[in-house]
Amino acid sequence: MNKIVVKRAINDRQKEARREAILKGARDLFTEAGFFDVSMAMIAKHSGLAKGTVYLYFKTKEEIFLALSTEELEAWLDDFDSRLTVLAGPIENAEFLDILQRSFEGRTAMQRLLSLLHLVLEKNITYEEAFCFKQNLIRRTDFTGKLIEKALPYLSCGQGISVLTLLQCLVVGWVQMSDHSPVIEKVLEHPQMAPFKFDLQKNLFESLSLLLAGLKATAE
Amino acid sequence: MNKIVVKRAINDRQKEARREAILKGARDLFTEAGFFDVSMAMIAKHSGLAKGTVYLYFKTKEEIFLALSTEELEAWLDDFDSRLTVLAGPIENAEFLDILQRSFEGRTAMQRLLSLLHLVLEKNITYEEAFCFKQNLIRRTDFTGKLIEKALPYLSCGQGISVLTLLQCLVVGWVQMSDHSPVIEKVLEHPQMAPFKFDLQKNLFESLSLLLAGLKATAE
Amino acid sequence: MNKIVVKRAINDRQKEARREAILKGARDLFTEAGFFDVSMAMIAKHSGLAKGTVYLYFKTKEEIFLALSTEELEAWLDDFDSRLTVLAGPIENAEFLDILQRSFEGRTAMQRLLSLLHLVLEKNITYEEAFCFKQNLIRRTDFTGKLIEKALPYLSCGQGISVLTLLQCLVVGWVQMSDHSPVIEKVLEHPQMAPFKFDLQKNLFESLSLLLAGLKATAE
Amino acid sequence: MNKIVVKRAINDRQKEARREAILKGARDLFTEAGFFDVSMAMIAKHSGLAKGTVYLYFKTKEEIFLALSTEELEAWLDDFDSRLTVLAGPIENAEFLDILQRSFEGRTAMQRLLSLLHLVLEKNITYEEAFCFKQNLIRRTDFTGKLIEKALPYLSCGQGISVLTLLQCLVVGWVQMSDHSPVIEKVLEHPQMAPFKFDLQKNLFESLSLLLAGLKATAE
DNA sequence: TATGAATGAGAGTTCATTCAT
DNA sequence: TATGAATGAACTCTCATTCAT
Repeated sequence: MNKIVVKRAINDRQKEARREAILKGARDLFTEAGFFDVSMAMIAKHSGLAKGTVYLYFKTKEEIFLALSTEELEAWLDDFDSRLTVLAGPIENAEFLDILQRSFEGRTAMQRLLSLLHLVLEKNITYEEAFCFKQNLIRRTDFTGKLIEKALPYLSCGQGISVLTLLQCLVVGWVQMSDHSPVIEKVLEHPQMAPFKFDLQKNLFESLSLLLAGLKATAE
Repeated sequence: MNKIVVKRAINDRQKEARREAILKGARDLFTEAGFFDVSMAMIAKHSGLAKGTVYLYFKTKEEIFLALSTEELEAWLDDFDSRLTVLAGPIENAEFLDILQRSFEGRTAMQRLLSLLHLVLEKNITYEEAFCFKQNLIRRTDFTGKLIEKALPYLSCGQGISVLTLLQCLVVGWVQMSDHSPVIEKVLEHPQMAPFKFDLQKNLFESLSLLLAGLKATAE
Repeated sequence: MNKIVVKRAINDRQKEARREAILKGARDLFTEAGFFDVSMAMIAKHSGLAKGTVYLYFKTKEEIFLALSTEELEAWLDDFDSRLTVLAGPIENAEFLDILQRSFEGRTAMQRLLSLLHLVLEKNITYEEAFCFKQNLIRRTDFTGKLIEKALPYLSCGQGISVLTLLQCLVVGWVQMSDHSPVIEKVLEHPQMAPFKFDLQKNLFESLSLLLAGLKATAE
Repeated sequence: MNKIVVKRAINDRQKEARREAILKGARDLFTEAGFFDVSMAMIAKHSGLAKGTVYLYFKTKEEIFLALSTEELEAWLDDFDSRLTVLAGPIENAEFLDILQRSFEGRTAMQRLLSLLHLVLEKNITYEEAFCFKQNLIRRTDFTGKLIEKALPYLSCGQGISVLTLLQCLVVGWVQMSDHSPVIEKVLEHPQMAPFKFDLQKNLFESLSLLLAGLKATAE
């Protein structure tokens, strides 16, 4: 459980801090336990707040999840963008993967959130919320897509965003395939279960490497 | 709602039939509505049985899901295996994809079940159930992996099963990314949302095509 | 808290009995505490059942209230009807009031429910429920109205139902004006508060007596 | 939403003005939506004040309701009294009803508050509040009762206040019976529901007319 | 074997009231 | 005096699972 810093969030900075505190609490829980196993009561307790207080900052559980996803995704995109922006010119697939991998380091929460995003977006969400979220995402990925196209010259126009979409698909797939409950973890200790013991980062980047190799081969 | 044939299932054949009736009812529902929105009451009603009766055949909702997934996966593997077995010799990627695509036709349930499998495996499942399920799966995929390696000669030993795993990852990712609730569907009607309108089969096989191209290119 | 008689209500008779048990529990509580201060949890506890069980028999709290009101109203109408039916011919106002008063004896619950009916009908009720309830009520009161017209010959056609409506109005008004919480009861102990100490039955029938006298005088 | 005039109410006049602002805001809301559907947050917003500020002037929601009822009742009684005071001598029932009806014009809020008064008095109210309210009411109605007795000479001593009580009863009853939520309104659109479509003013004064006719007939 | 009534913990959410600022 | 953030008990309702019949 987190300690609350101020008793009352009076000014906007403090309110933003409280909002962040709730998101932080939620991030820990979502990362550990997935969306469906986390209750508003848990989020409140984890933030050191009362249940009602959480509702002052977020209308629904889904809104928390979406805000968190937005935050995490944008932070990653910012990071990734800046890594691509500093490049002098085109790079090889290997270097691109290396840059991507470094931008993924320490972003477990983002990856888990992304992997659950589509299941959550199905639920208890208004048209406006969904629209805003998606529109915002499109704007951001559009820009990053362009940077990718500059970095990987064999990509044709519009394929940058396709690479991002493929990445998203692989994250969803691999996170879910490597995420294990204690029971499953125990099952996988058996040597014969080796083929099911996935290392998220390794598999993710290996398969992305193949995809890029495929894209390059196809382009030629 | 399905009709029940016999009042009481006395012998093993009748019991097996009842089991199948439940799975059939559950398949329709899981395919339409996903795991979390389907209740045991719905499954029971859809099978023409009482709730308690369902629990005579399956200890938990997860067990139903697992049994169903096993069934669907095996049916698909049977189909796919036989398509690969009849091959005279090695084939091109394109032909392989074509075979795969044909084996996927009409298997919506399998794809949706597979996409939720890992989320369900996290929950309410015993060590034994998980172990059996996984062990069974390993045995099956091992065999199919070998067939794939024969079909695609550029694959080295053990890469056949990797192809299957990659396929699984892509199915999980793309199914979830293309599945939309009515609200989201409405949002996606906007022209600007085009980049989020995914065609499951198209995307799935295009990305698999790239992966195979990548594998081939890497092998050479 | 009431004792439950059977563990499980299997056949329709037992189910009806359980339904009645819930209504009985609810009646006690509604009579004591009014609609808004009674929770589903209280109703369940008072019936010796679990919360969820109550929801097997009634979809909402309002449905309980409506079922109860229907039951109580019909029981009273049955009673009142039969008292009017046995009359040989027209009667005086005084006798009519006497008959009415006797039919009201021991029907505290009915009077309290009736007095809250309109406030409850405002809430959480579907068009169908409201329609059925009202339609049923119209049918019943129509019949009773006719009996009243026979008993009180100075009434013109259609005025029988008006008498019932006036009665309803007086019940709503007087019940609410005579119903007191402990605090108010204490206040009314002061001698100077005498004008606010209402005796429900006395006031109700005195004012109805005046109304009938007025109707008769107007008719002549 | 109302505009606030001064930032801080320092002297008593300003405080009284603030109190009035709250009551004004509350009146609109209670009249539109009834007691139970109005929240303190709504009252505060409607008065252009903060929630906490409202609590500086009124300890509970019930206290607001009571203060408002007092105000509205007194305003009406003032009006009604002055209409009776200017009379040269005794009048007929019809004229009395006419005077009453004119004093009721534009007093929707008073009628709705009165109709909910007894339900609210049951709740969350202290002995002192209840005592003051009732004592004040007795003093006022005593006077008005006397005026009524002068206007209607067939009334014996003490019956003036009875007429007021009967009026109160009818207001409670008819307001609640004519007040309908949108759903109920829809139900009542059916032609067969005509007997439940009440016109508040019409019914109220017709039944009061009967009561007075009854009183007169009884007196003779 | 089959039933489905019963359970009860737990979900998300609201709101009158308090109190730190 | 004024604020509005914070509270937390209370609400209605759901549903996987149990178990008396």
